[in-house]
Amino acid sequence: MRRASDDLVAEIEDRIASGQFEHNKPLPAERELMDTFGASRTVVREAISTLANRGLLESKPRFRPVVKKPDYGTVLTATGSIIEHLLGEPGGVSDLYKSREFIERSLARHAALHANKDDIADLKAALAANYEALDDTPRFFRTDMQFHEVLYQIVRNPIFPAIHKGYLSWLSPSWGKMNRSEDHNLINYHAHKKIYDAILERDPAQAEDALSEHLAVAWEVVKDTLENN
Amino acid sequence: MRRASDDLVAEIEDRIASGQFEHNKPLPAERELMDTFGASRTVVREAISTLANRGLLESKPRFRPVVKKPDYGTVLTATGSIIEHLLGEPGGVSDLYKSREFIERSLARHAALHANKDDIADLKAALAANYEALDDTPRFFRTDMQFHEVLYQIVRNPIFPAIHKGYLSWLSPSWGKMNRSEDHNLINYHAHKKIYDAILERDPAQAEDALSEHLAVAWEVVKDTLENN
DNA sequence: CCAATATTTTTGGTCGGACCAAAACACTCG
DNA sequence: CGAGTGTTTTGGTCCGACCAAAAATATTGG
Repeated sequence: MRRASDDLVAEIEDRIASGQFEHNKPLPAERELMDTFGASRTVVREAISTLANRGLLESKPRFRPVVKKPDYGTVLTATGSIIEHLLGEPGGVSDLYKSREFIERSLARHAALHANKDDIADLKAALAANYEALDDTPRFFRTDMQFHEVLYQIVRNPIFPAIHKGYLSWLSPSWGKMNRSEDHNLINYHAHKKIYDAILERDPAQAEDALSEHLAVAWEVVKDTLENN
Repeated sequence: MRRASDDLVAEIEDRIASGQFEHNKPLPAERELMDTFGASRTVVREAISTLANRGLLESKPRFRPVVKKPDYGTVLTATGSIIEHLLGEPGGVSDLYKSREFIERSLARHAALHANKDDIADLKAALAANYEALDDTPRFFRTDMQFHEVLYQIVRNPIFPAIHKGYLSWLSPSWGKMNRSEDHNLINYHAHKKIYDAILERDPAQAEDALSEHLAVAWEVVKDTLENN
């Protein structure tokens, strides 16, 4: 059997895809939609709710829902709530962190083998930003993330930066609780430098090892924090 | 501002987490929920819809929604519809396929370095199943997938098998359209054997290369199929 | 006494109308 | 032209109703 709202969902999806409902512009009013689609307000609202949950609409209460053409970033916001559940389960954070370690290790290897001049320049700039922020922990945190992000960009596949954003939003709550200091910043800076050097020298094994150790050290800190909470 | 249904969503989530609403059992009737939570049916239904979209409830029309404790598999089903949109865009299938190639290459490397006796036995069994199915293309397709799945299991992180399931459900529609033959089966079987041999010999570079070539060859076929449709 | 079937009750899906408060809009007036 | 004010539109919520399908119950036949 089929729900009436499913049909509406499909039709609205089409209009979004075809551009009749423009990206970043508000959807027509509910009462207007029920008119143009010949549906009751119940089904219109249900359809809107579904599309919002799928990430095709961004709906703040009392405001017109805004049309969003999906990208890989949308995928993450849509899954966010589920992932948060999983992180609450025993081993949840560990599994996610380990998967990140696995991915980034491969990214480092890939970078050492395939990074071009621009990529190296980006890495260098990110590293310099790290150095600049050594004595400003919150700012260092941001530049830290940016260094890693460059690694995700080097593969030139929009999926990977999205994955990075996911790791950030899901794992940083755990990091937030852990104590950060200028000492840690320095350790991380040196770790980044080691990774950068290895990529510069086109040494994939070294790049992988350096990154692996970098994240392993960080994990110990995160783990301790988790256990004491 | 806050929606009334958001509160209900949170309360129902709690009851699912606490086990008051048991896993795989149907939710109480809507009219009962509005009673126990003191909410209107509108709000109750909206909450149910939201939870269903998040994957915490599995709702077939006209049936009581069934409670589902989320796992990494539910993440994928929740994102399915968005991904399908993205696959429709130019380069969508390619990006996803390339990401798979990237991941599996790393998995092969990892397997060569860390597979234990059981893992190797699993690979061997999967390979044997390939061989058995050489003259039965649909069956070969299934055993093909299973061989790859073993690679995703070797990392012992529940996230990876879930990723594999995702690739299967999103990419196999593309494969479905491509012509498969016993010749292809044989090529794939030999590719698998090469990967297996490399893992057996603990040669990560060889394993990575073998897998890379395997998927690259397959990609050519998929790409041609896409372009002619 | 049990299984297959007919019947009643419950329940999800949909509709229409209503009300409120907040947002969007129109319109002053300085 | 911009700030302040009044009006209309619109999203959120509630209510009551109806239908058809599912679930529960009663009934019947062996």
